[in-house]
Amino acid sequence: MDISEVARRSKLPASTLRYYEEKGLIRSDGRKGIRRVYSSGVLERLAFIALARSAGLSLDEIKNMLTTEGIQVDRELLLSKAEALDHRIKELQAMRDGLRHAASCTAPNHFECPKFLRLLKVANHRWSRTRRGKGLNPDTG
Amino acid sequence: MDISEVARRSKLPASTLRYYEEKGLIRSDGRKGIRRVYSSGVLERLAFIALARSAGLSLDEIKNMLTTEGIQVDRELLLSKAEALDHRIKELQAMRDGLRHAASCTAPNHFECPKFLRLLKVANHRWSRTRRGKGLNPDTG
DNA sequence: CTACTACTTCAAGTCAACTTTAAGTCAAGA
DNA sequence: TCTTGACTTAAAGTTGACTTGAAGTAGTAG
Repeated sequence: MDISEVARRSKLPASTLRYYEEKGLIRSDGRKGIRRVYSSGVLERLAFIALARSAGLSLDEIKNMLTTEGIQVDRELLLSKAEALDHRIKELQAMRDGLRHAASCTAPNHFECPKFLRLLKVANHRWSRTRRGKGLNPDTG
Repeated sequence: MDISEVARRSKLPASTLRYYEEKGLIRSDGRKGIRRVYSSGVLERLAFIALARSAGLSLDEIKNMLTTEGIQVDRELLLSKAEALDHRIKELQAMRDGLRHAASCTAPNHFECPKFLRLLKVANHRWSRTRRGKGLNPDTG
Protein backbone atom coordinates (compact mmCIF):
# COMPACT_ATOMS: atom_id res chain seq x y z
CA MET A 1 0.00 0.00 0.00
CA ASP A 2 1.09 3.54 -0.59
CA ILE A 3 0.44 6.36 1.80
CA SER A 4 -2.73 7.53 0.09
CA GLU A 5 -4.33 4.13 0.48
CA VAL A 6 -3.42 3.99 4.15
CA ALA A 7 -4.80 7.51 4.48
CA ARG A 8 -8.02 6.49 2.80
CA ARG A 9 -8.48 3.30 4.80
CA SER A 10 -7.50 4.82 8.15
CA LYS A 11 -9.24 8.11 7.43
CA LEU A 12 -6.17 9.98 8.55
CA PRO A 13 -4.42 12.60 6.43
CA ALA A 14 -1.07 11.58 4.96
CA SER A 15 0.59 14.34 6.95
CA THR A 16 -0.53 12.64 10.15
CA LEU A 17 0.90 9.31 9.01
CA ARG A 18 4.26 10.95 8.35
CA TYR A 19 4.05 12.66 11.69
CA TYR A 20 3.30 9.39 13.48
CA GLU A 21 6.24 7.78 11.73
CA GLU A 22 8.51 10.62 12.75
CA LYS A 23 7.34 10.15 16.33
CA GLY A 24 8.03 6.42 16.12
CA LEU A 25 4.45 5.20 16.40
CA ILE A 26 4.30 3.49 13.03
CA ARG A 27 6.78 2.35 10.37
CA SER A 28 6.66 2.10 6.63
CA ASP A 29 8.05 -1.25 5.55
CA GLY A 30 10.27 0.22 2.91
CA ARG A 31 10.38 2.57 -0.01
CA LYS A 32 9.53 2.25 -3.64
CA GLY A 33 11.80 4.92 -4.99
CA ILE A 34 11.33 7.78 -2.61
CA ARG A 35 7.79 6.77 -1.62
CA ARG A 36 6.72 4.92 1.50
CA VAL A 37 5.29 1.42 1.22
CA TYR A 38 3.11 0.04 4.02
CA SER A 39 1.99 -3.46 4.94
CA SER A 40 -1.64 -3.92 5.91
CA GLY A 41 -0.74 -4.44 9.56
CA VAL A 42 -0.32 -0.72 9.90
CA LEU A 43 -4.10 -0.38 9.82
CA GLU A 44 -4.62 -2.32 13.05
CA ARG A 45 -1.84 -0.33 14.61
CA LEU A 46 -3.51 2.91 13.57
CA ALA A 47 -6.84 1.64 14.87
CA PHE A 48 -5.20 1.02 18.22
CA ILE A 49 -3.60 4.46 18.19
CA ALA A 50 -6.92 6.10 17.33
CA LEU A 51 -8.66 4.27 20.13
CA ALA A 52 -5.95 5.11 22.62
CA ARG A 53 -5.99 8.77 21.55
CA SER A 54 -9.74 8.94 21.93
CA ALA A 55 -9.28 7.43 25.37
CA GLY A 56 -7.12 10.41 26.23
CA LEU A 57 -3.64 8.90 26.05
CA SER A 58 -0.83 11.04 24.69
CA LEU A 59 1.24 9.91 21.72
CA ASP A 60 4.17 9.35 24.05
CA GLU A 61 2.12 7.14 26.33
CA ILE A 62 0.85 5.20 23.34
CA LYS A 63 4.37 4.82 22.01
CA ASN A 64 5.35 3.24 25.32
CA MET A 65 2.65 0.63 24.87
CA LEU A 66 3.89 -0.37 21.43
CA THR A 67 6.87 -2.25 20.05
CA THR A 68 7.94 -2.45 16.42
CA GLU A 69 5.92 -5.65 16.23
CA GLY A 70 2.84 -5.03 18.32
CA ILE A 71 1.59 -4.27 21.80
CA GLN A 72 4.11 -4.03 24.60
CA VAL A 73 4.07 -7.01 26.94
CA ASP A 74 4.63 -4.88 30.05
CA ARG A 75 1.63 -6.13 32.04
CA GLU A 76 2.15 -3.59 34.81
CA LEU A 77 1.97 -0.68 32.40
CA LEU A 78 -1.05 -2.06 30.58
CA LEU A 79 -2.93 -2.74 33.79
CA SER A 80 -2.15 0.65 35.27
CA LYS A 81 -3.43 2.32 32.11
CA ALA A 82 -6.55 0.21 32.32
CA GLU A 83 -6.96 1.22 35.94
CA ALA A 84 -6.58 4.91 35.08
CA LEU A 85 -9.17 4.50 32.34
CA ASP A 86 -11.52 2.96 34.83
CA HIS A 87 -11.30 6.03 37.03
CA ARG A 88 -11.87 8.23 34.05
CA ILE A 89 -14.91 6.23 33.05
CA LYS A 90 -16.41 6.85 36.48
CA GLU A 91 -15.79 10.58 36.14
CA LEU A 92 -17.52 10.63 32.81
CA GLN A 93 -20.44 8.66 34.20
CA ALA A 94 -20.82 11.20 36.99
CA MET A 95 -20.73 14.03 34.49
CA ARG A 96 -23.23 12.32 32.25
CA ASP A 97 -25.58 11.63 35.14
CA GLY A 98 -25.15 15.21 36.33
CA LEU A 99 -26.12 16.58 32.93
CA ARG A 100 -29.11 14.28 32.60
CA HIS A 101 -30.25 15.30 36.03
CA ALA A 102 -29.75 18.99 35.27
CA ALA A 103 -31.83 18.54 32.14
CA SER A 104 -34.77 17.17 34.06
CA CYS A 105 -34.37 18.98 37.37
CA THR A 106 -36.83 21.74 38.11
CA ALA A 107 -34.63 23.58 40.62
CA PRO A 108 -34.12 27.20 39.55
CA ASN A 109 -30.36 26.96 40.01
CA HIS A 110 -28.64 23.60 39.72
CA PHE A 111 -25.84 24.74 41.97
CA GLU A 112 -28.45 24.74 44.73
CA CYS A 113 -29.83 21.31 43.90
CA PRO A 114 -28.55 18.77 46.43
CA LYS A 115 -28.59 15.90 43.99
CA PHE A 116 -26.56 17.80 41.44
CA LEU A 117 -24.08 18.98 44.05
CA ARG A 118 -23.65 15.45 45.28
CA LEU A 119 -22.75 14.29 41.78
CA LEU A 120 -20.23 17.11 41.50
CA LYS A 121 -18.71 16.24 44.82
CA VAL A 122 -18.39 12.55 44.13
CA ALA A 123 -16.70 13.21 40.83
CA ASN A 124 -14.41 15.83 42.23
CA HIS A 125 -13.30 13.65 45.04
CA ARG A 126 -12.45 10.92 42.62
CA TRP A 127 -10.77 13.35 40.31
CA SER A 128 -8.42 14.75 42.94
CA ARG A 129 -7.32 11.21 43.77
CA THR A 130 -7.00 10.37 40.11
CA ARG A 131 -5.32 13.27 38.39
CA ARG A 132 -1.73 12.92 37.41
CA GLY A 133 0.66 15.77 36.90
CA LYS A 134 -0.84 19.16 36.47
CA GLY A 135 -2.86 19.00 33.26
CA LEU A 136 -6.09 17.38 32.37
CA ASN A 137 -6.43 15.17 29.40
CA PRO A 138 -6.64 17.17 26.22
CA ASP A 139 -9.56 15.77 24.35
CA THR A 140 -13.00 16.65 23.29
CA GLY A 141 -16.28 14.83 23.34
CA MET B 1 -12.75 35.52 49.46
CA ASP B 2 -9.70 36.80 47.68
CA ILE B 3 -8.12 35.03 44.76
CA SER B 4 -5.57 33.15 46.80
CA GLU B 5 -8.28 31.56 48.91
CA VAL B 6 -10.22 30.50 45.83
CA ALA B 7 -6.97 29.16 44.41
CA ARG B 8 -6.28 27.21 47.59
CA ARG B 9 -9.79 25.79 47.87
CA SER B 10 -10.19 24.98 44.18
CA LYS B 11 -6.59 23.80 43.80
CA LEU B 12 -6.25 25.93 40.70
CA PRO B 13 -3.50 28.52 40.22
CA ALA B 14 -4.60 32.15 40.41
CA SER B 15 -3.48 32.60 36.81
CA THR B 16 -6.05 30.02 35.75
CA LEU B 17 -8.80 31.80 37.67
CA ARG B 18 -7.98 35.05 35.90
CA TYR B 19 -7.87 33.22 32.62
CA TYR B 20 -11.28 31.65 33.25
CA GLU B 21 -12.66 35.05 34.09
CA GLU B 22 -11.22 36.54 30.92
CA LYS B 23 -12.90 33.71 28.98
CA GLY B 24 -16.19 34.40 30.72
CA LEU B 25 -16.46 31.16 32.67
CA ILE B 26 -16.44 32.72 36.11
CA ARG B 27 -16.90 36.18 37.60
CA SER B 28 -15.48 37.96 40.58
CA ASP B 29 -18.27 39.68 42.47
CA GLY B 30 -16.41 42.96 42.73
CA ARG B 31 -13.14 44.51 43.70
CA LYS B 32 -11.63 45.62 46.94
CA GLY B 33 -9.31 48.26 45.62
CA ILE B 34 -7.74 46.64 42.60
CA ARG B 35 -8.17 43.09 43.92
CA ARG B 36 -10.85 40.60 42.98
CA VAL B 37 -13.39 39.50 45.58
CA TYR B 38 -15.25 36.20 45.10
CA SER B 39 -18.37 34.76 46.65
CA SER B 40 -18.26 31.13 47.73
CA GLY B 41 -20.52 30.07 44.85
CA VAL B 42 -17.56 30.27 42.56
CA LEU B 43 -16.26 27.04 44.09
CA GLU B 44 -19.20 24.96 42.87
CA ARG B 45 -18.87 26.59 39.51
CA LEU B 46 -15.19 25.70 39.38
CA ALA B 47 -15.98 22.17 40.48
CA PHE B 48 -18.38 21.86 37.57
CA ILE B 49 -15.81 23.28 35.17
CA ALA B 50 -13.18 20.86 36.44
CA LEU B 51 -15.50 17.93 35.99
CA ALA B 52 -16.55 19.03 32.55
CA ARG B 53 -12.93 19.56 31.53
CA SER B 54 -11.99 16.13 32.77
CA ALA B 55 -14.90 14.78 30.79
CA GLY B 56 -13.25 16.24 27.72
CA LEU B 57 -15.35 19.34 27.09
CA SER B 58 -13.62 22.46 25.83
CA LEU B 59 -13.85 25.73 27.72
CA ASP B 60 -16.09 27.09 24.98
CA GLU B 61 -18.46 24.15 25.26
CA ILE B 62 -18.53 24.54 29.02
CA LYS B 63 -19.20 28.24 28.69
CA ASN B 64 -22.23 27.42 26.59
CA MET B 65 -23.60 25.29 29.40
CA LEU B 66 -23.32 28.07 31.95
CA THR B 67 -25.10 31.33 32.63
CA THR B 68 -23.98 34.07 35.01
CA GLU B 69 -26.15 32.41 37.62
CA GLY B 70 -25.76 28.69 37.09
CA ILE B 71 -26.24 25.85 34.65
CA GLN B 72 -27.90 26.62 31.35
CA VAL B 73 -31.46 25.35 31.14
CA ASP B 74 -31.14 24.31 27.50
CA ARG B 75 -32.30 20.71 27.94
CA GLU B 76 -31.45 19.79 24.35
CA LEU B 77 -27.85 20.87 24.74
CA LEU B 78 -27.46 19.16 28.11
CA LEU B 79 -28.94 15.91 26.85
CA SER B 80 -26.86 15.88 23.69
CA LYS B 81 -23.71 16.39 25.75
CA ALA B 82 -24.81 13.56 28.00
CA GLU B 83 -25.38 11.39 24.95
CA ALA B 84 -21.94 12.21 23.57
CA LEU B 85 -20.42 11.35 26.93
CA ASP B 86 -22.20 8.03 26.85
CA HIS B 87 -20.55 7.17 23.55
CA ARG B 88 -17.21 8.20 24.92
CA ILE B 89 -17.69 6.06 27.98
CA LYS B 90 -18.21 3.05 25.76
CA GLU B 91 -15.01 3.81 23.85
CA LEU B 92 -13.09 4.03 27.06
CA GLN B 93 -14.59 0.78 28.28
CA ALA B 94 -13.50 -0.94 25.07
CA MET B 95 -10.00 0.44 25.47
CA ARG B 96 -9.86 -0.60 29.10
CA ASP B 97 -11.06 -4.10 28.29
CA GLY B 98 -8.60 -4.29 25.41
CA LEU B 99 -5.71 -3.37 27.67
CA ARG B 100 -6.76 -5.81 30.37
CA HIS B 101 -7.04 -8.53 27.81
CA ALA B 102 -3.67 -7.66 26.30
CA ALA B 103 -2.15 -7.86 29.77
CA SER B 104 -3.39 -11.39 30.30
CA CYS B 105 -3.35 -12.72 26.75
CA THR B 106 -0.60 -15.16 25.85
CA ALA B 107 -0.69 -14.54 22.11
CA PRO B 108 2.77 -13.48 20.87
CA ASN B 109 1.34 -10.52 19.01
CA HIS B 110 -1.88 -8.93 20.18
CA PHE B 111 -2.59 -7.63 16.72
CA GLU B 112 -3.08 -11.29 15.79
CA CYS B 113 -5.31 -12.09 18.74
CA PRO B 114 -8.93 -12.31 17.57
CA LYS B 115 -10.36 -11.16 20.86
CA PHE B 116 -8.16 -8.08 20.93
CA LEU B 117 -8.93 -7.26 17.31
CA ARG B 118 -12.61 -7.58 18.00
CA LEU B 119 -12.35 -5.03 20.80
CA LEU B 120 -10.47 -2.68 18.50
CA LYS B 121 -13.04 -3.07 15.81
CA VAL B 122 -16.02 -2.52 18.06
CA ALA B 123 -14.49 0.63 19.45
CA ASN B 124 -13.45 1.91 16.07
CA HIS B 125 -16.82 1.33 14.59
CA ARG B 126 -18.39 3.25 17.39
CA TRP B 127 -15.79 5.95 17.02
CA SER B 128 -16.41 6.50 13.35
CA ARG B 129 -20.10 6.89 14.07
CA THR B 130 -19.30 9.20 16.92
CA ARG B 131 -16.57 11.49 15.66
CA ARG B 132 -17.34 14.97 14.53
CA GLY B 133 -15.36 16.92 11.96
CA LYS B 134 -12.29 15.45 10.37
CA GLY B 135 -9.72 15.27 13.08
CA LEU B 136 -9.25 13.23 16.16
CA ASN B 137 -9.60 15.01 19.42
CA PRO B 138 -7.78 18.34 19.25
CA ASP B 139 -6.36 18.32 22.18
CA THR B 140 -4.83 18.46 24.54
CA GLY B 141 -3.02 19.90 25.92
C1' DC C 1 11.30 14.68 -23.94
C1' DT C 2 7.85 17.35 -21.45
C1' DA C 3 4.04 17.72 -18.26
C1' DC C 4 1.59 16.19 -14.70
C1' DT C 5 0.74 14.50 -10.35
C1' DA C 6 1.36 12.24 -6.25
C1' DC C 7 4.62 11.77 -3.51
C1' DT C 8 8.97 13.61 -0.66
C1' DT C 9 11.58 16.73 3.15
C1' DC C 10 12.12 20.35 6.35
C1' DA C 11 10.60 24.40 8.49
C1' DA C 12 7.24 27.16 10.03
C1' DG C 13 2.48 27.97 11.37
C1' DT C 14 -1.81 26.94 14.22
C1' DC C 15 -4.79 26.00 18.17
C1' DA C 16 -6.39 25.44 22.98
C1' DA C 17 -5.37 26.06 27.49
C1' DC C 18 -2.61 27.65 30.20
C1' DT C 19 1.88 29.73 32.37
C1' DT C 20 5.38 33.06 32.73
C1' DT C 21 7.24 37.53 32.74
C1' DA C 22 7.60 42.41 33.25
C1' DA C 23 5.99 46.32 35.15
C1' DG C 24 2.79 48.46 38.10
C1' DT C 25 -0.63 49.04 42.52
C1' DC C 26 -1.83 49.01 47.17
C1' DA C 27 -2.50 47.81 52.26
C1' DA C 28 0.08 46.78 56.20
C1' DG C 29 3.95 46.36 59.22
C1' DA C 30 8.76 48.08 60.99
C1' DT D 1 8.23 56.69 55.22
C1' DC D 2 9.96 52.77 53.38
C1' DT D 3 9.63 48.05 52.36
C1' DT D 4 7.38 43.88 51.63
C1' DG D 5 4.44 40.90 49.43
C1' DA D 6 0.25 39.67 47.44
C1' DC D 7 -2.24 41.25 44.19
C1' DT D 8 -2.98 43.63 39.20
C1' DT D 9 -2.54 43.93 33.74
C1' DA D 10 -0.94 42.97 29.09
C1' DA D 11 1.85 40.45 26.37
C1' DA D 12 4.68 36.83 25.27
C1' DG D 13 6.00 32.00 25.87
C1' DT D 14 4.90 26.82 26.23
C1' DT D 15 3.17 22.23 24.94
C1' DG D 16 1.13 18.54 22.19
C1' DA D 17 -0.63 17.28 18.03
C1' DC D 18 -0.96 18.31 14.03
C1' DT D 19 -1.23 21.20 9.40
C1' DT D 20 0.59 24.01 5.86
C1' DG D 21 3.95 25.76 2.68
C1' DA D 22 7.87 25.80 -0.23
C1' DA D 23 10.86 23.41 -2.95
C1' DG D 24 12.29 19.14 -4.81
C1' DT D 25 11.66 14.03 -7.01
C1' DA D 26 9.97 10.11 -9.51
C1' DG D 27 6.79 7.29 -12.26
C1' DT D 28 3.66 7.78 -16.17
C1' DA D 29 0.73 9.68 -20.06
C1' DG D 30 1.10 11.98 -24.28
